[in-house]
Amino acid sequence: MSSIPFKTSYRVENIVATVILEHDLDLELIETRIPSITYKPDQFPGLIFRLDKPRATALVFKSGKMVVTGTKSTQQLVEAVKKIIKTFVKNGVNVHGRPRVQIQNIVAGGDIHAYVNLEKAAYHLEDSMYEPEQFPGLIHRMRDPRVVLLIFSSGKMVITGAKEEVEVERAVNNIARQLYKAGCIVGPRLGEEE
Amino acid sequence: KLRKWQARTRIITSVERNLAQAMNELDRLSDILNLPSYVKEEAARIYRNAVEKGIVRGRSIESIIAATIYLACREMKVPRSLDEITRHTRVNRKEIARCYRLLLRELRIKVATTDPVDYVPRIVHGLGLPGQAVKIAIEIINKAKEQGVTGGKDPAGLAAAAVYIAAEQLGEKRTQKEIAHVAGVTEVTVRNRYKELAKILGLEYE
DNA sequence: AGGTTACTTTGGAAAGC
DNA sequence: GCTTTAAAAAGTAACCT
Repeated sequence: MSSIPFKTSYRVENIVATVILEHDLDLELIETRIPSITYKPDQFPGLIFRLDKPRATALVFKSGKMVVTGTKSTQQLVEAVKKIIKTFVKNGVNVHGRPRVQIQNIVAGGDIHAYVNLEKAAYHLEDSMYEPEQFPGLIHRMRDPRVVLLIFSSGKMVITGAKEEVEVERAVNNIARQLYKAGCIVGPRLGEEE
Repeated sequence: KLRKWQARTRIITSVERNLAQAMNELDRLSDILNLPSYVKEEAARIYRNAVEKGIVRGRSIESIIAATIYLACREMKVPRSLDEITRHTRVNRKEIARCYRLLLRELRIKVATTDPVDYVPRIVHGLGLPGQAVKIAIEIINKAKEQGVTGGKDPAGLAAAAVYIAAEQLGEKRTQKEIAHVAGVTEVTVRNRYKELAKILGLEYE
């Protein structure tokens, strides 16, 4: 195995998922029954429902479809969906059938714990662009897994576009290996081991 | 057959009309920005390329031409910031930057990162500083590069701070506000870059 | 000078303009 | 294409004391 002389890590920060119910919803009714809701049809067709315990926000549409954002794990996501539906039912908004939940995008923070020479990386990595005038990070579109990484000189990064957590892990290890092979690793950070 | 011929004629004239309009805009911006003819020609070449690849669809000619000019300047290393170009357009910087990135992606063009050094002569002359300041500022920037403290930072801010130090060393101090103005960044950015540069140069400041 | 807040970039879905 | 949501990274900017 090709060992990389530094460790890598990542943490999921946000999951975007769609939830499909088996029937339509009356948004006006939900708005009148549940106080903490935002609903401005002129501005956006969905109503905005925020949850506290699993911190999450749902965009609810009259078609019975919703978008749930803000959770950091599948566990939290499932918990949030259950609570949203429970809240609807408690307030007299009937919901039937089993909801179909699908993760659409995972955003994660990553770290290779070593400084990166972005200028050199931009030259060696295909499908990447580094424009410090516009943004401090290097933008790289990885083909496998198909995700986008924002890489910073500190070695920290943002991975987005993944649909499964394993893709995030693979992406971080892939980029670490590529940067190392291309000689873009400047040195360890935080006086850590190697 | 006649109908097909007419359709083709319509398409050709529409493309030609688009090109003529685009070239007019290119002429206008090139004059205002005092661009060398070779930059203008490169911008025109990129634009025709973009039209052929269908990248222009759905976007304003003004945005694409501005992005094309910025790209040509980057390729030819003629220092013209996005803000400078945006200033003479009616569209906002965000849209032009978006078109610029689109051109880089779709035409698969690689452009070298802007070197802070390229901004130095303009800042020095804009402040009426002696030519000697250029050489000193460039040396400072190169040291910063060696120390690896330039990653992710705006080249204009780095150049501004280097010129600030160069002026100081030549006994021709300029305020950070003056330098920030000619460099197109804020005083806060000049100050932040200055602190970092002073540190790696072993200079004292307070 | 400093501190806060806010905006830049990336990805994805929803319904409608 | 736009609108709305959430979240991270690091830099720059705007506004206030």
